[in-house]
Amino acid sequence: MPELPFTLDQLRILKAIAEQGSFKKAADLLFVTQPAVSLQIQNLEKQLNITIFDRGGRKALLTEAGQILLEYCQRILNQCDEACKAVEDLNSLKGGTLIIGASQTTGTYLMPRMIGLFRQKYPDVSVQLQVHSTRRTGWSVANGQIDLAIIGGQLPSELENLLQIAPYATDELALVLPSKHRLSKEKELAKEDLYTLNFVTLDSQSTTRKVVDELLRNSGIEIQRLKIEMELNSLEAIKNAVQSGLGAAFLPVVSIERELASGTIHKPLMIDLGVKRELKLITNPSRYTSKASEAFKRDILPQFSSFKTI
Amino acid sequence: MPELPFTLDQLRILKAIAEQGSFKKAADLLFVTQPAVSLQIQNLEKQLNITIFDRGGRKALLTEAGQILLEYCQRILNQCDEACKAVEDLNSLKGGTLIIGASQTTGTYLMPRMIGLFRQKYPDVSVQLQVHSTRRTGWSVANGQIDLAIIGGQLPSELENLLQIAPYATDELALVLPSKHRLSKEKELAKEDLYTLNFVTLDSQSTTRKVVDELLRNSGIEIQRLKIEMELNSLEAIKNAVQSGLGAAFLPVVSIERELASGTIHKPLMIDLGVKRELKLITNPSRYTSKASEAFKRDILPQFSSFKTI
DNA sequence: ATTTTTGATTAACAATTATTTATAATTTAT
DNA sequence: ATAAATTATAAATAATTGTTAATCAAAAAT
Repeated sequence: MPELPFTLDQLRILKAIAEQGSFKKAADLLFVTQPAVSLQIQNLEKQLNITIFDRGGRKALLTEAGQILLEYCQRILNQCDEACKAVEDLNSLKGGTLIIGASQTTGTYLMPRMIGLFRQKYPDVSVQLQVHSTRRTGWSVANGQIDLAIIGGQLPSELENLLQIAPYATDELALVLPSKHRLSKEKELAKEDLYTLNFVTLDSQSTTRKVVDELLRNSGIEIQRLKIEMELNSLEAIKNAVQSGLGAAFLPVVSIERELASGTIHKPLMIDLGVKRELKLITNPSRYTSKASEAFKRDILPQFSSFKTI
Repeated sequence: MPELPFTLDQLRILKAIAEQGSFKKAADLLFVTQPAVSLQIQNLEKQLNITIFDRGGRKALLTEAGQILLEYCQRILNQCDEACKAVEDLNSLKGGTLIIGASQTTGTYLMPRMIGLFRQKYPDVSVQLQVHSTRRTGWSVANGQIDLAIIGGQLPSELENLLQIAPYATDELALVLPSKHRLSKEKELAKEDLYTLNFVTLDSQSTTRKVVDELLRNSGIEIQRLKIEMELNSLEAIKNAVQSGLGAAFLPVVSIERELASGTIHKPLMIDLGVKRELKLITNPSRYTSKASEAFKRDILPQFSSFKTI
């Protein structure tokens, strides 16, 4: 290896001698014997072809070359200390960045609360939330651009082997009605009742809509028999439409928590309807897991998986 | 020794891998085997308790911690390179400072020419000239505040053992006359002629004057018989007085070179007058000799000692 | 002035650490 | 699937570094 003309230990010794004014005291400070100090300085002087200290007098004094070297030495050692601190901060979660991926719905309604909790616990870790399609999110995790993600959809099969996919929570898609809808008075609805309703749905292009349709089909609902009153392009718009009495909708429970609590939207009981999908936590097992990512999985995810929503 | 969490070699390896994107290529670049690189990075990761590279993929990619560390790493290695360069410059006399001591006369008339020559040869070495009494100059050399000095006077005896004192040149104190003085026509003067002259001398307080008197006494001149016309406080003032025809004077030859050449001052031959003193080069043998100081002694002093003046 | 003490160097030895060689495990490319 | 390439691991060797002990030099104290 094309050798460097000095080592950090040598610089540390140099600094100690300069501060203490003596080889002996420097040795004591560094908990080594005094010959070790002498030897290292001799090596340093040999390697750099300079004299660093004028010894002999009662004090070890720096030569001009020594003074010049000391200045660099101090800068270098300071940088080293800073580097250590930065790494320690990273380890103790006093720094660093956590990048989380999510789908539209989780990203809008669930992740903000999780991230809020996380940042409350680790205020020095900055968090980025990237809301993308399941597909793109999956690739981002594979590439390491995202530390972890929660997805609902199906990943491309190539990714299924590459990624660690863990069931995380159950996403319930709830039928909701305007509060003053005639059926809101009923104690429980049956599947057949659905066909009497007018629906407000997501844009038929959207992937989420496709997932919703798929889930409904799997629950034994003939979607072509459902009457679509309106197609909108955001959950918020749909919520507003429902609240205005324009029709019924299937919405993730998390997205309407506030409205259910305040009674502006009604969620009737439907015993025989299990419109659910598994939400999965995906991570990349072949990649380094940051401390922040570990902390998120350990401290934040469990609290929300008990929700069993979205 | 309270250990540092990393070595410069480890940082160098880290940087090489980051640049090359591969452990293997980094190993080739550094002329070591690949396991050496692997092990060093493993040690580094262990010591800092972080993962630095995501390996396994086609490329060794930096983790977040790795990126942070790399930044410090680059700064540190840059400082190291700079330190090396600074030291090399010092060795090759492309930097550094030379501090020279001198007495009033040498400092005024001789050293400026020497220093001019030195700086012509080593333009990047800055030179300081400190003009002080012999006594103070001697102590400065002893302390290492001055690299070398040329003195004419006698050093305090305590210093004579401490310092290296080498005869350097002979200082001739010449009798000079106004060019149109009656005695300027004579081919050669005798001691007795001196008592017919009016002298312009240095202030009787000054140490230099005392040295001059001492030298004259040693040459067998009865100074109390010399007529003192005027006492001035600088050699330049005396020179001007002589040129103006106000009287004769004893002056160091170097201080009147220009005037002798242009004929505005006359220096008569005096066979039996040997008003000389040894100029000595003093250095501190127990102290480190800088490259600049070596170069000055080697390259500059010899040229001027042939002058046999001052 | 001589002794005592303190600090620095030198040399031999012990211990640690790094490097190499050889090999295995993975991964990418053909 | 096989070949080529990259990284990891293990054992042996080489190199470095620190320690102790002995020596030397200088300063302080008697």
